[in-house]
Amino acid sequence: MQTLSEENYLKIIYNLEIKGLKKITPTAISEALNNNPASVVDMLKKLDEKKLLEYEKAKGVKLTDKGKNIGIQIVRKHRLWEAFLLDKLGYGWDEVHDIAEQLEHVQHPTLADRLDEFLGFPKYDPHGDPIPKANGETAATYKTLLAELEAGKTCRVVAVKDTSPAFLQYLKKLNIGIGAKITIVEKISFDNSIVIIADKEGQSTVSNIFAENLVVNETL
Amino acid sequence: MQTLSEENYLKIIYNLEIKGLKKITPTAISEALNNNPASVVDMLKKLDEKKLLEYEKAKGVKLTDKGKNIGIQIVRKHRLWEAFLLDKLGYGWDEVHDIAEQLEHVQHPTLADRLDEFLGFPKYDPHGDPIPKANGETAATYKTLLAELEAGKTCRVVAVKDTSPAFLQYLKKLNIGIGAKITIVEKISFDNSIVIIADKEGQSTVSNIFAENLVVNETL
DNA sequence: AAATATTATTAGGCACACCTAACTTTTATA
DNA sequence: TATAAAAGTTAGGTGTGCCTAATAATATTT
Repeated sequence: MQTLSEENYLKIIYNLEIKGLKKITPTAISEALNNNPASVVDMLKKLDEKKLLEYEKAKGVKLTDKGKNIGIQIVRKHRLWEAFLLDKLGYGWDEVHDIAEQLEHVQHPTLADRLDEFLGFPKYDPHGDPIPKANGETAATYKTLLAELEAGKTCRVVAVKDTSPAFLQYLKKLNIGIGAKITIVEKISFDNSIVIIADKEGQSTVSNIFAENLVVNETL
Repeated sequence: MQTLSEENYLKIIYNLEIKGLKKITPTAISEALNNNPASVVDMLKKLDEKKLLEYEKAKGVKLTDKGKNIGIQIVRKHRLWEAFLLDKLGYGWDEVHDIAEQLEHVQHPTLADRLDEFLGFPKYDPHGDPIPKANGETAATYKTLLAELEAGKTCRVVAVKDTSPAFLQYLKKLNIGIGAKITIVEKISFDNSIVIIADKEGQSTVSNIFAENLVVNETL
């Protein structure tokens, strides 16, 4: 059994591994957890002893199978609860994260599975991230970013990379959500801004930073 | 803001007050929380300083309005989550308590109200206890116990006093749940055992301890 | 390569919530 | 009422997870 804190570390480290970070360092973890690198080192020692991860200065941090499984299950629970909050309780996609952050730690052998069933076995959470299956299988994350498409292309929003309220609220303001259709009108070479047309909204100009955080599927 | 532990103290003390304990002592609290009286005294001092309760050796513990409100809100969340687990996720009434014990501490300004709405504003939880309204109003708890009825009377189960899995599983075995109809066939004067007929089950004999923990409404 | 940043780690502390053991007060009983 | 039992309290200590400050090790520049 893990403490709440341990669970958070395993989840964050799992997320960093998924993100493709070649080397996971105490500093990277402390930034994700918003705490002090010294605290991270303390915890890494403890988790290493518990055989949930391996930590060597050279290679950085690597989850063991056991640690990774726990991380996946937390992510699974997080995303299922997010889906619940959006589908059943009517929360906006910018509101669900913080609540799910708490709900993900509720412990019970069958709770996640029952919730999964109740929700109709959703494949993706409200941010478009894949919900791991009970056995730990996780669908591949979509990879194309709005910033990578050329002018003239059309796509559908499938996920967001940044899930901060600031970004999500901005998206809400622009009437852009999962499934929204976006056409790229023009790319401004000066600063890589992009002029887009979103289905519900008219024409907008968004920054490169914005476009780097919107995950899309090109519509052929 | 309160810590998880503080919330648990306020909830337990509120429950003891509702139960009608004239004097709430550290020992009573420690028994309910399954911890050490010395720990309770530590916490009582802290909660007193925070103006969430008043503690004087003579009078025992008394929640302030602020403390009581927090207690009620935790109880509200607990019972709403129990209703959710039973109605929506299909858990048995002996299973919901432990999960709700965790869910009740999830913090969000509108979560309880949204859950309440989603569940159709239930008045009672799966154990028959009243769910406090958002404003703190709480319906009176049913008071008649099976043990108090005379032979020949018929009643309906409205709640359980003891919510331990042991008791709830026993009830399940006897096919007795909220709403079950029970007729008292005979009262054994030797040890106050009661011979009953429950609607789904045939005749059973139950102990006085059992009968003291089943809350009923007499059917006239 | 030397100097300078950056990053990692250790040491020492703190708050929280618990514990045991000793002591004091209250309550019950002989 | 004196004595024994129970309950309440204090003192001192523990583990968890965090912190700051100091030091050590790595990277990055110049």
